[in-house]
Amino acid sequence: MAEDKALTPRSENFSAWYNELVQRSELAGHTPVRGCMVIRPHGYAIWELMQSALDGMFKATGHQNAYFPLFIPESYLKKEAEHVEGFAPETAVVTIGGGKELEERLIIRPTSEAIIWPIMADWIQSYRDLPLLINQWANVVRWEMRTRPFLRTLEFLWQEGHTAHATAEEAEAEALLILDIYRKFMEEWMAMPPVVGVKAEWDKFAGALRTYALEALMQDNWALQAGTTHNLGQNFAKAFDVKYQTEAGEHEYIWSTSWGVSTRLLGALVMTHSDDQGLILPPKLAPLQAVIVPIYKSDGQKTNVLEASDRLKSKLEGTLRVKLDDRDTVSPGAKYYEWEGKGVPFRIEIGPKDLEKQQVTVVRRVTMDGEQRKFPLAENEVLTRLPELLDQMQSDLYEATLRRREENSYRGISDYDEFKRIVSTTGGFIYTGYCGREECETRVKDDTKATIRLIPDEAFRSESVPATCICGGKAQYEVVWARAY
RNA sequence: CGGGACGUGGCGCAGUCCGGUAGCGCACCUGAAUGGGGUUCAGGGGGUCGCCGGUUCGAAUCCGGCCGUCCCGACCA
Repeated sequence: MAEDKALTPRSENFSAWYNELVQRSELAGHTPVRGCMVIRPHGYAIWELMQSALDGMFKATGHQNAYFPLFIPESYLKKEAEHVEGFAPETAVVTIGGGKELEERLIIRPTSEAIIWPIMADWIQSYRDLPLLINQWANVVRWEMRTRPFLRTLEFLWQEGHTAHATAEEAEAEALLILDIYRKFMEEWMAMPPVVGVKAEWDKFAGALRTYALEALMQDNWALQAGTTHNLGQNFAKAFDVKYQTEAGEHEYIWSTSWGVSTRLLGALVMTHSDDQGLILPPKLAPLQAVIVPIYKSDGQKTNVLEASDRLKSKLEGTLRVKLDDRDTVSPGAKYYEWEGKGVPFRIEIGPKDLEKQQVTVVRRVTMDGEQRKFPLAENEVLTRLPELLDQMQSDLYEATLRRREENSYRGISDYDEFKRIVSTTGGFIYTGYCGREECETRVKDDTKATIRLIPDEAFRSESVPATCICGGKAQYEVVWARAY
């Protein structure tokens, strides 16, 4: 990495810290067009690990991958009224093709419902064709005013699931199934436990019956919507005439869902775990889980040390993702900084002193609970201990993040002054009673910049909820507030 | 689109007020010594100073216009 100055401290200017970090750690790159996305190999390697984990979970639950067109005829997008209203302001439109003005303008997909359903309609004839469980890995374009690396870019990579079901109950179950898959992925792979729930009526996906969301708390105590699943009811089926014949021979509209997570998760990962030294990656999503740094002076030492390093690398390969950094042109100290900055969970040093004692020195990227950062390990012990250490670090990160989330969650808040104080000082998730009126949220938003993130699912609900809304009215249900990206 | 700032090697900047033919740090290349927490020294390559026009013997610098970017608002995964 080798940079000229230290990162802006995370506590001082979180945004600057984040922007510098994604550049320095070679996740993102500069782009000639404002707000477009460049994912460098290091960032993409993380994305690939995310992809393969998610893809495995989708396939294990019967989903199949497919691919649909990038261009959506404008008339298609207009078929679902709420959908077009929601997305039209942020679409990019192609008006010329092959040098000629097009008869019909083409929308570059902001999401694919409007192109997928006209196509999949032909795939569905009978109840025997259902459920149809399709997923697409693709890029989409949403022309946002303000952009931020990974969190909000004009173009982003994502997966979008689109499913068709015979009954309302099945569609609802699908939306909840995927919600659960997302939650598990975020908890078990990203070590980022989100709060899960349903979006307010006016905040749901354009065209959806119901939108479920997963909200994660970043280190600056702002919330980030990390994923959503939608029960689309029969809205899109009716707009695109997607029907099937029942066992009884009648024609019925299908019930559909859609759901997605994007490269925004890369940003979430950085904002959840990293520090002033650089990236911190949970071992399961670290492209390199350990790097071996040989240390030597004389040629004789070099031969022995490199031989031992190479032997160790061969031993570890196949069990974990390991690299031997045998560059002769970079000093060991420089290597430490470089790999730490890139978030490699463990560094293994092998030098003359280690060889004497038949050991290697293992250094963990982050220390927690006073655990020592650096410790020697007998050479033949590494193969069995290192996977354990990786698991330990994975769960330590999860525990620390969960603890941070709970320490920054405020439940049972009913006093508006206290609410404002929390928002403007510490920030975090604020649980309150809520009257259910949109105007109430709008007023709080204008006042404090905090918004309703979601109505929490049972598992996240408070034991007791204030009887009064934060606006003073009668509370109908509980909501979670936060300032959000 | 409103308010503010800025455009100078790959990156970060100085120089602009007061015109004189472009400089610093990092990165890059070469060589030597180094090597258990960003090595050191020496040498080297790379820029029509955002664009167009004007003033001038002479413009990164002054004047006019245009373009672009970033930050603060409105919009959002």
